[in-house]
Order: sequence, then C-alpha cells, then structure tokens
Amino acid sequence: MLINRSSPLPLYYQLKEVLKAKIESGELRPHERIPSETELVQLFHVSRMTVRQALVELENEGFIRRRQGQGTFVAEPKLRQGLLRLTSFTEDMRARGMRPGARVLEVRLLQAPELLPRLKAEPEEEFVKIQRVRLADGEPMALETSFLRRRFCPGIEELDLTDRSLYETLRERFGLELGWAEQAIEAKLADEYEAEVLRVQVGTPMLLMERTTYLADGSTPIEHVRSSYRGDRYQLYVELRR
Amino acid sequence: MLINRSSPLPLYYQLKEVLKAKIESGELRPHERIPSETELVQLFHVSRMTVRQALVELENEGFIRRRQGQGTFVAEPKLRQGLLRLTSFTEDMRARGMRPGARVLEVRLLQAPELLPRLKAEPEEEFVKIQRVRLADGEPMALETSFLRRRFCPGIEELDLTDRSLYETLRERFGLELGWAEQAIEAKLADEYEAEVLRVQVGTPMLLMERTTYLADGSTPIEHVRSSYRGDRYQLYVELRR
DNA sequence: CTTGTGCTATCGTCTATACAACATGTCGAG
DNA sequence: CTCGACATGTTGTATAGACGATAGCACAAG
Repeated sequence: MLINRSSPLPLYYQLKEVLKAKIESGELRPHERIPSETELVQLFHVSRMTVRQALVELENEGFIRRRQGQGTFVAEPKLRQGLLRLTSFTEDMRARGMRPGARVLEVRLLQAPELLPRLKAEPEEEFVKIQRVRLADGEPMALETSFLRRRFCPGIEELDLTDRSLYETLRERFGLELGWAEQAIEAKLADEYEAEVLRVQVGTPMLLMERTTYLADGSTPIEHVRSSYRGDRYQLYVELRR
Repeated sequence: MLINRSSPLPLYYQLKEVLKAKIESGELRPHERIPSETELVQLFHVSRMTVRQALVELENEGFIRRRQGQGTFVAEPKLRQGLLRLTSFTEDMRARGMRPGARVLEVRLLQAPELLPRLKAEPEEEFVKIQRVRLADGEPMALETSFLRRRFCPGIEELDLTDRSLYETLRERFGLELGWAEQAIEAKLADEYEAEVLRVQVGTPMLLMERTTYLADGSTPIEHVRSSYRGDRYQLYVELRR
C-alpha cells in the first residue's frame, strides 16, 4: 500500500484511501491506535499537513477519532453507516439487503402551480408526474409520487421506470448530478388510495416523507417527491452526531 | 469585527465566528461572493492556511460554498438548518421558536435486563427511569421515557427535572459530554396511555423515536430513550447530502 | 464568426517549520 | 508511600511560501 506521486490524484486523497481500505478490510480494528502523524509522514514520505488533511477528512467521515495527547484511533463501525444521506429507494433497499422494485401507476405531463415556488420554476413550466408503488422483495413498501421539472429531463416520460432507479436514470440518461435535499418526515394514517395500492388497512400508520431535491450546483431544485412508507414494515435508522 | 490575538480562542475559530455572524446577520447575503482567501489574509492579518481552515469548516457546516477559479459564496440558508444532529428536546424546541417544558410522570431506580446488551451494561447494573411529558408552549408534544445508567450519574433521581434539559443536567452536574447516538424512527398509533397523557385520541398517528446515546469517547452507551411525538403537531426536518 | 491563446484571479495541493496544549509515564523530594 | 516536576510523545494551531487546476475574460488568428 503505497502512494503514487505521478498519479493525478492528490496525495492526501491517496493516503485517505489507503487508510480507509485498511480499516474496512479489518487490518486496522476498532479502538486500535493507528500510526501517529509523524510516523505516517515517514511511512508515506509526505508532509505532516498532507497527513493531517487525510486524517481530518477520515474523521469527518466517521472512520477515525483523533484525541490530542493520545493519538488517532479507529472508530466504531456504527459511526460509518447511517447519518441519513440522500439516497434513492433503490440504494436504500439494497443497503438493507432487500431486492428493490417498482410498479408504475401513473406517468403524465402536467402543470402544477402549487409546486412553482418550491421548485423555483417558471410560471408555465411543465412537470412530469411519476407515481409508483415501490416494492421490497416483491412486497409493497411505499407509494412514491415524484414531480420532475421536465426541462431538465425531456423525454423521461417515455422511459420504462419499472424496476429502475429514478436517480440512476437522471444521472445516466440526462447527466444530472444530485447535490442535496430538504426532507420533512411525519407520521400519518393510510388513506383509502394508499391502503388499496399498498394492500394495507385504512388507518395503518405511515411514515410520510416529503423531499425537494437539488442539483449538485446547490441551488437548482429538480424534483419534489412525496413518499408514504408502510409503518408496519419500514423504519428509518439514523446516526446522530453532536 | 476583528480578531483578538491574545484571546485563548484559536484564530481560525475567531475568523469562522466573525464570518458566520456576518452571514447570519444578513450582512453577507446568499449567493454573494465573500472576500477571496488572499483578501481575508490581508483583512485579518493571519496566514492563508488559517483562513482556509476557517473556510473549510464553514463549508462543512453548510454556510458557504467554495468554487475553484471563481471564489467563495454564501450558501442557501436552507443548507444550514437541519442535518439532524444529536439534540435534546429542549434545544430542538428552542430552534423551532417554541418554549420547551416538561412534566415529570415517573422517576425510579430499577434493573432492566432487556437493556443490558444495548447499553453494554453489567448484569446487575442499576438504571434510572425518567418518564416525562414534554411540552412545547405549554402543550403536550411527546412522551419521553429515558433509561440512564445510574453509575454515570448517581443521584440524578433526586433532581427536579421539570422544565430542565436532561442533557444540560448531564453535562453540568455530572460532566458527561455526549458524542453521538443511533436512532430509529418509525410511525405507529397512540396507545391508551399515550393518548391519556398527551391528550390525544387513541389511534392518532405518532412518530416513535428510539435512541441510544453514547458519550464523547464514542463507545460508552449512557442512555436509551423512547420518545413518542404527536404526529399531528410534530414534523422532522432534515437536510440530506449526497 | 469561431477557435484558440494567454492573462489573471481564484481556490486546491503540498512542503517545511515552529510552538502550544494535552496525556501519560518516570522519578525524585518529602 | 504520595505527590509534584519533568520528559516525552501525541495532536492542535499558526506561519510563509510554492506551484497546480480551474474559470472567466480579452484579444488575436484563422
């Protein structure tokens, strides 16, 4: 495991990847002390500031903990899992070890005045509404209703989104990189329509998540999604940091 | 707004606070370009690395965005709100502009075999159970049941926790710094007991959050909490990053 | 008009060095 | 034996300087 100085990748990044690999492979175990900054300087022949940049980022990502006067230690594996990132249903289910899927209920073009301010859209702008039942291992898990700004993904209404990740499609077909999202989470009861398509009783508890997603530029909203998850099958796990 | 070199606070931290204040006061507005790194060096008479440390942290906290070749810009205000950090009910309500409070229902010592593995506790270890109705502007908002490991906060059962933040108490009276937590979020229906103490109907949708909190050392569990929030009054806001 | 070249300002990476702050162990004074 | 002083090793803060990578612009060449 060495660092390649002719690589276009920054040195601190290479060092970070080397250490990350050692942690993930188990070569460095939780609570174990990793070499000190000075030792890493000698091992990899880079300056201490470069070592520190790698360590700072690894700490932010939850892989290590640094303690002044003591050293740097491998963190609990827990810390590297959750933290509630912006993920698609597909990614989420795969991470849970389930097989994701979808059944398309509705795809159509429309105007949606109530979404204009939230999506910073032009007055007459056209949206694509995509409503799908999301499946996990073949069983209904959530009802997902997306509104996409059509000008950013023209023709998406022609694609078959059965069993396909919407976010993957946006990236691969339209070159759209997502950046972040604001999301509201609340509890409510299943209404008649949800009960029917999800095959649950009316009044079943549901986790409702409403999300506005922005592109990587940080300021262009691209979609608004309303997802109702079955409260009897779905649970959110989060790691919280102080 | 200047930097005090005889202050015990690090220079980069002071600079960070100055910039944060300017952003929060609106003196620097969203999308506006802030002075370049070189200009900040001249303005505050610190080195560029010091400026950069301040800027890196501000970017991580969502206050600014840096773009190579262009400059550094004030971020959307949205990005600085959520991100779901480890907060107490008290902090959470204050951030929402509401007046937090509590009514104590039960405080007692007990053993809880089912919590032992989760809290990495000794077989006969003693816990303090604290059950409170949490109030926002005087109205019931949530039912909170905490189990604390008594060995870390002996005598806490004697304190009056009405209208007091538990986390503040842990820090101030027992010197316990919290580090992180794992939390599960799900939707369920109010049972009879919850309905009674929260003054809602049985079957009202509830947000159930179950949390295990660890100390700053990262590996010592200190409490397990089960909180039921009224679904009709409470909504979680989260910022998700990619 | 289009293309490319070069300039400039910006942030990104990297080095070398110094001292401060903190944790821990050692050892001597009492 | 106990306690404080000290040494050592660790991360934290700060400086000065160099060069790289990228974006935007002006301007010349085709």
